[in-house]
Amino acid sequence: MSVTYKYPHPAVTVDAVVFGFDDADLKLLLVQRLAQPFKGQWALPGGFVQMHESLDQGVRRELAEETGIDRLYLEQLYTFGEPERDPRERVISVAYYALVKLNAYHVVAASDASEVAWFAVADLPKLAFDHEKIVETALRRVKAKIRYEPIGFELLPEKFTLSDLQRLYETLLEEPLDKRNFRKKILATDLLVPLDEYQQDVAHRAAQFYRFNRARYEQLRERGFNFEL
Amino acid sequence: MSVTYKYPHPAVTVDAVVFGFDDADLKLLLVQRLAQPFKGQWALPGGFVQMHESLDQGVRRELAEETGIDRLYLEQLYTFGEPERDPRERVISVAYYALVKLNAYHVVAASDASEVAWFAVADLPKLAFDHEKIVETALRRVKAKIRYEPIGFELLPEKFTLSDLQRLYETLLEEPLDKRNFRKKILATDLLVPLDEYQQDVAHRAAQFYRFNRARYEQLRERGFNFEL
DNA sequence: CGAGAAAGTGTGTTTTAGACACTAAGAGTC
DNA sequence: GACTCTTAGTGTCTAAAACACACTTTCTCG
Repeated sequence: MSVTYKYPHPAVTVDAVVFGFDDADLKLLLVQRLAQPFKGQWALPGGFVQMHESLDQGVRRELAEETGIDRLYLEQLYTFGEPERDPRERVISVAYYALVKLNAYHVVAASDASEVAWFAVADLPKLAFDHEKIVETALRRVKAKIRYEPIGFELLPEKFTLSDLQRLYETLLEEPLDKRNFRKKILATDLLVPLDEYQQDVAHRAAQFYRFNRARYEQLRERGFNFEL
Repeated sequence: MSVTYKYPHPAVTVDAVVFGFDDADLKLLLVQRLAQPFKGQWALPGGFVQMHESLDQGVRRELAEETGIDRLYLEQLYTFGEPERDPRERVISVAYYALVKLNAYHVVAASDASEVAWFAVADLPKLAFDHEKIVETALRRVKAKIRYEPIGFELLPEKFTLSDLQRLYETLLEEPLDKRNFRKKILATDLLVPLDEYQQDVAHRAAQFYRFNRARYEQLRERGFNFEL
């Protein structure tokens, strides 16, 4: 079964840069390629867009197929279309980035039988195609976005401590933050709900857990509120 | 001459949302469609990406062909890929937005023989395809971006007065700004160079001309400077 | 019960944002 | 050439936000 067109058409893929956060490291989800080209090398999860699905649906499908991840914060990043980025044919890739709660996916199902693994962003293997460039773009975007939108919560579990949150911000912003000022500022946004729960089995004073109040955020945002750290 | 593929491929187009600024109005450049579908309707300039050119090159070529515009600030906006957005076949459109100095292009050459015209953004005609959605997205982007990057200068002529600049900001932000505070803030960035030139033939005190110091901006940006109005 | 380790908490200072109103300059009119 | 019209240009005070900064609390473990 083949298809004929009057003019040449590029192939279109969707690729996903999936970030997770783990104690002190930003992590990236990669899959190992089963086929040529770049067979055996690590690459971003992704694949060809099907004719009946939207781009968003496409990434979601590919992610589920290759990694088992299916509910996440996903946003279009950039479209990469240099003529020579794939040795086989002209391939245009619409890249997305996603933020996931790492601990919710510690075991990654790989129904496509390829290897799937998390890598620290600071220590990535060599990637297939121009995926390094895509990852760089995604990193830049996330680091910029974290400053003015509360996307950091997508990387943390449902319940987290203020120290967890601060650690996340310090990692992404690559600068230390003052504990008192950080807490003052983050609590002033009125986006965190303190829970009646505390850490267990820690060898020091137990920290209180909080959760992100998403409904409140939507509410505030409609009234022109601006999150800024 | 036709082409055959093993699997179906979508067509890929590039479309450009070109903004200009004229005294008090933000304007948008549109072309009139010569062919079906949507024949006779206004649409964004754009067309199919050729196999040997990058996406950036593609938009630039299409823009030059259809409107004669060839040197401008151009940035990728978003990729639109809903399956039904084009009635002919599956078409994925990589949209760009551009900012041009309107007076430099007052006469638009239309080498493709189609009509080309500027429309006030506040008063657009009905557009072909999902181009209204694309324009909305571009508008949102530009309005957001103008706050934290000095892209406004791309819309103004080389030499402009502070009142011109303020009018531009007021139009884009859709709010009046205090003259003294605006001037204080904008001059404090150290990005404007006062010129030894003044308005001519105006029936009131002549305003001084300024120019944007692009080199200075690059310099400051590298040192982590953050433009913000 | 002392040591270690992280949680939690408040104030004073500096910087930045915002409100606000008059004088200066040039052209046009009588 | 005096008056009017129109926009250019300018400074201060107040309020809010950002930032610097250090000690006490709570818990576990040995």
